Amino acid sequence: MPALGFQPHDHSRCVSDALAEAEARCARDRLQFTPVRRRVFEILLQEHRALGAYEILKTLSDEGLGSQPPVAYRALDFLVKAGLAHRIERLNAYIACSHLTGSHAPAFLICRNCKGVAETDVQIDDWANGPFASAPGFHVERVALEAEGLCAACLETKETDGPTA
Amino acid sequence: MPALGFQPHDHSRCVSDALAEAEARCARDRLQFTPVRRRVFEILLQEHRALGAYEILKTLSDEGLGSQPPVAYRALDFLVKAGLAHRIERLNAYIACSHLTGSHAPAFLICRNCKGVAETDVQIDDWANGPFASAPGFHVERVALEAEGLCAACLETKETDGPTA
DNA sequence: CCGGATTTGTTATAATGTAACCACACCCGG
DNA sequence: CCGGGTGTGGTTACATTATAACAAATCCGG
Repeated sequence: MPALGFQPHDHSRCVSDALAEAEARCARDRLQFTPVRRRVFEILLQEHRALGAYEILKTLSDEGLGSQPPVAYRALDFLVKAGLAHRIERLNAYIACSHLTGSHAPAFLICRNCKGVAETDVQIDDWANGPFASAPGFHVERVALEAEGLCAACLETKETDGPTA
Repeated sequence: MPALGFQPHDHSRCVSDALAEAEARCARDRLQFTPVRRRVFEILLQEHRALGAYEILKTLSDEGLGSQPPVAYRALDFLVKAGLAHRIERLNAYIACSHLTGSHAPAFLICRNCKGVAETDVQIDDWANGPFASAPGFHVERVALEAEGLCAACLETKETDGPTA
């Protein structure tokens, strides 16, 4: 499975950078970056793709860090709330945030063939004043923007296949 | 549960209109608008809110139209593919399309308090040139845009509560 | 009315997610 | 030191959502 951001990059570097940033951010915000939470974040970073809670749980279990679903879900909830990871609604899966610096408005590109996920931040003004302008009175707190399609690599190898086949 | 589009409207009218439009569309596209599919669509229209597959299945079961999950899921898949309904990823639920005329680019406003869902079409014709311009080569086929927050009514009655509690 | 394609019925099970309760560690004020 | 409050983790048990697989019925063009 290719995954990644559909682009080559220095992987070992982005893992260590993200860990350092997470440490710093949790220290600043008085959040406890406990072993379980740290390990879950590491797993997400290392795999660099969307992982189901039970996939993560399997790894935790193999390492003796917890064997029951709540352990994984609690750690994931923490990471999501802390802005360190995102939940991909379309896949019921989780992925490490790919740009910890700055604020949030994540958008995801999901390849339906290789299941790879790329995160690309959008400018909040783009949609806050656009799509939802016609809903006066509604107070938007969070937005999920997820596009499904084919990544460049899969387009080449499967371009004869239909979209929703 | 208020639900609806957070706005008053002529409900009996929108149900019958949508049914007629669905009939016409299926006839045109040579799709079989079978009793189960029609009934599921009716249920979605009548409730006018996001319904889980098992909620729908319960109604079908009460009416002797099928009692096992695949019956509901298949009908829902049909409706979604036909553009008659949408799946709300965030809620694992389904809702009738609220504007059958014209093409698609649905966006949803989900009230986290009353669970109401409003659909509001987005005008973006070419997603690749909008939020996803930074992902060259990716071929977008479908986009889910879901905003979570508080509707106007719930804002008034719960304005002291925090966002993610 | 034949024959392929589609739709439906059914069984069984997989995958995802939560409620509730207890134990532990830590901090902090008394 | 002690005792309560808070946050975290471990565990049991269960709820919810979804699909695979296969057989039977139905539809529809030719």
